[in-house]
Amino acid sequence: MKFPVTTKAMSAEEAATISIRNAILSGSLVPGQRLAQAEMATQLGVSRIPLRDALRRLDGDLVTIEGRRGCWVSSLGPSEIEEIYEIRIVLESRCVRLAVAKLTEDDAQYLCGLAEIMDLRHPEVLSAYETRRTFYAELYSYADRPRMTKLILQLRDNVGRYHVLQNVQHSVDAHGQLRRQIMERDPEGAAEVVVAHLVEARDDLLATMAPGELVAEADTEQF
Amino acid sequence: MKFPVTTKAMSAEEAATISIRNAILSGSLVPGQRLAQAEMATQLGVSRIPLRDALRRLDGDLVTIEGRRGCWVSSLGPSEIEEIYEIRIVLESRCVRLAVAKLTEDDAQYLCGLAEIMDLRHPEVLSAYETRRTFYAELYSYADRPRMTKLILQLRDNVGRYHVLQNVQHSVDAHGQLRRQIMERDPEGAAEVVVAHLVEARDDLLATMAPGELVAEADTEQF
DNA sequence: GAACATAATGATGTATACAATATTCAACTA
DNA sequence: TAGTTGAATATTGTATACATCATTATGTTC
Repeated sequence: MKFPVTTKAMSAEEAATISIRNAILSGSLVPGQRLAQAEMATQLGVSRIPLRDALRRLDGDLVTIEGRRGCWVSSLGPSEIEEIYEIRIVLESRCVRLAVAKLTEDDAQYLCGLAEIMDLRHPEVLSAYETRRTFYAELYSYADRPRMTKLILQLRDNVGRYHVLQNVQHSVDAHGQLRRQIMERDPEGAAEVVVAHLVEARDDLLATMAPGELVAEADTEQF
Repeated sequence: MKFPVTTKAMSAEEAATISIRNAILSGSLVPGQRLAQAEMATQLGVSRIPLRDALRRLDGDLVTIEGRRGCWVSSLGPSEIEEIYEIRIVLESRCVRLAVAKLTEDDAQYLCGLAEIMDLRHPEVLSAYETRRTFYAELYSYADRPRMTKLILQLRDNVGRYHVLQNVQHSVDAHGQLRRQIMERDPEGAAEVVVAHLVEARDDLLATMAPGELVAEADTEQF
């Protein structure tokens, strides 16, 4: 267990980045919403310079910057969501296979215990999304592929926004199946479960978002 | 045909980004080299603000920013290079398969003609690296996977730096094989050729960089 | 002589002020 | 009335100046 003695001394840019990221991931800032620099800077209590740095840092995944035209929360169309899931399926199946193949029996027990504890004891503290994110990050760490894992988590966050927005509640038992495969330390079986899980989540999301593009607009306090 | 009447009016940040990116990709700025803001700003003729924006934009792939400690050209160790190639193999094999499967006979002829023209007529204007980059970008565009293609090209640039640094000249005929598979419009064959090409390039690079980590240092004009 | 503490120096982070451009609205014309 | 043109407004881009932190050098003490 770590005991950070000194306070982190977080920079203004870092604080702004975290705030904006959380606001986007939690749905407070919705896809397509304009991000005016002056307004956000005053709301976050920082100057425009660190705010711009934060936006630049988030550019590409969660935020879209377009020249002098301004800055918006990135919005994903169905084809982009499909593509992101396609990449996730390819990378995550590989990552799961590598990770499970390297698990010792103790590792497997630790992971399953972690999953149970998080699922049962902290449904209110951490959201279900965050809980699963932490679990997968822990599982993938055994694959010894830091870059791939980082990429996967980025893509996961990027589509996760839409799940949060639409309250897509699906296949809670997929994690039960995954836990079983982890306990049996079966790489191929675990990969199949994850792929099936991703396919289902993708189809669920695409079906839900089919009617409207749901690029809403909100101009109230969102931090 | 397009007629761009107005000049592009490139912003200072954009110009700085392009300059720094080119300097890194061409090897003028070597991995591990410190990037001091004041010095680079004066050399590029811009203020520190747009320069910082440019560095933030390049952060993650070509540049590493670490809090108040400074900023360097990202340096890749053998394990990271291995991982990048692993991701490339997974993604590019899929992209090639999708692209070749969608090619018409005219498309195939166009692509092969493009490859020949670039290889033969512009060996001096465009570097071999840029030539191949353009060709693969064109080929992958048929896969209709813009996000995957962008990711692939980013990863390609990231390891490409090291090839440029070490003048790794390998398997020029791999493109001949690929052209043949394209003409035959055989998705699986094309994917196999690309994977073999990537494996060879990876092993070549890892073998060459095994002795020293080659994180050099240069402090002369590099733009 | 070595190790630690402290001060000096340099670089990065941030705020304010100004310049340039995109957007919006109003007025004018067809 | 619809379209276009122009100015007014608002937002983004950039430069300068200052604050804060990291690094380095120097001096002191054991």
